[in-house]
Amino acid sequence: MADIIQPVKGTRDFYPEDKAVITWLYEKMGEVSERFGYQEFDGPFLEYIDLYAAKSGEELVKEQSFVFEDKSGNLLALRPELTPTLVRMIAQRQQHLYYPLRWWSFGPFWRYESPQKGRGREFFQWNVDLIGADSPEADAELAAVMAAFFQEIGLAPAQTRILINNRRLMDRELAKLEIPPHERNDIFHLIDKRDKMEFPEWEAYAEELGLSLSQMDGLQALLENDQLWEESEELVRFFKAVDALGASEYVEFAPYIIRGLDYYTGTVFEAQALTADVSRAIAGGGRYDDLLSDVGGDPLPGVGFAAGDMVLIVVLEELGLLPEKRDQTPAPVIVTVFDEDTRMASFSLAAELRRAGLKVNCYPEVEKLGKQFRHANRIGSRVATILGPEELAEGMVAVKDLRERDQVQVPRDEAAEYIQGLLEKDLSA
RNA sequence: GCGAGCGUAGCUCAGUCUGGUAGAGCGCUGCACUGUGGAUGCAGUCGUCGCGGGUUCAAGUCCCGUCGCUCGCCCCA
Repeated sequence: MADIIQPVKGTRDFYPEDKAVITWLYEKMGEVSERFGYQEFDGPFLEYIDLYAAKSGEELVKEQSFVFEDKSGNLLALRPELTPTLVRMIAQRQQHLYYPLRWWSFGPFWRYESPQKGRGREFFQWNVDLIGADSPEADAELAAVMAAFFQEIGLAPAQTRILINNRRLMDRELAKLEIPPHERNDIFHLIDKRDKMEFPEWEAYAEELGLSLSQMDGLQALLENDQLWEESEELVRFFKAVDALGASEYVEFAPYIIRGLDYYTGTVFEAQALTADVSRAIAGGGRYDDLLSDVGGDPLPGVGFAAGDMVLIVVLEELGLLPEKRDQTPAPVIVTVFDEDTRMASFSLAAELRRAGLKVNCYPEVEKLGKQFRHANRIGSRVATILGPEELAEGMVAVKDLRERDQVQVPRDEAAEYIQGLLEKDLSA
């Protein structure tokens, strides 16, 4: 036991009940994506490191990605995010795709970080992107997809909020405060930090960045002004569209939302859990109009978001919204084996039942019936069959309803139908 | 990279302060019950106390180191 090799730090083992949660999320994400007309796609899990270095800066990539050398000496990275791959794939077929393009994806990503609550080194991420449309209404659709997903998994508007801001609006407002263009990124960073620092500390940081007192006052007024969106024609149109799309309950303007990424050019959004004890966002995204041209494609606007599975699971867990240990029963029917002489007859019966479309678990060993029933009960089987010498001689099968504890003898060729009937009774109940 | 907490049976943990025979519950196996499971009773199984060193007549317990996990900070595409 002590000699078992440890799992890799920051990875998770997905036992069946854990895998069921991921599968459930995947299904919900797919359902919602496709409801809005998005197509599923995926890219490779391995990419040349240059794909990320171009955009994110090599140091960041080397520090926070899993990077290794292949046998030819190429530096490869386990993908830390999807957007560069998406952009590459679109650039490769730019002239052959129809726009606006709606794609979604769900898959594993890796980042070399220190594991903690809601964060690991290997995680799943849902990505939804709309390429080739640059209107605020397109942004609103992404917010609506997010809202539809929250609704789908049972997260109420009182429990989660999609916070919206616009980089162009903030840029103009910073200009009004006479903050020169080259300092605005620093100020964005400062804004991003507001919730994460104590106020005096934050103030000191602002001073360090060279903000004057009046600029500080102006900035604070800005961050508290929840009507500021009215100054932005883009956001006015955005909220109008969100309203029409029926998502306004979840969506709210928040001038302090900036998002760390430099490549966002317009609308940014971030979904936060209002009730749960996690500091991280559930989902984040925004508009990136320059990305295609940045990697050498023709200019093409885009907007998208990503949501990781780990924070989401923490939030849903705390709210009791994860599905009940869903259908852990591997098969509702178990075919017991009576003894060595009848074993093959039981195997044949199992095969007959499977041909009839039933999910059938056949006990592999000759064991006492009591033991087989106990096993059937533990794994949650609904129906057991017994095929002993008596049944065989009469061409019958004993079918036992494990929940009701009833047992009847039915002709062997009617067994499948009879069992089917028992299971269907459950479904209709 | 920094800080804190925790490592004891398959699992959840008590025992550590104040050194003196390694514990409980759950689980598992068997029996009561050789053609029938969820209950009950009885019996059985269960350990390098994370690892290494030190102090001591004696260490799960105290000291030093180390590894691992968890949580937080930093970072966060």
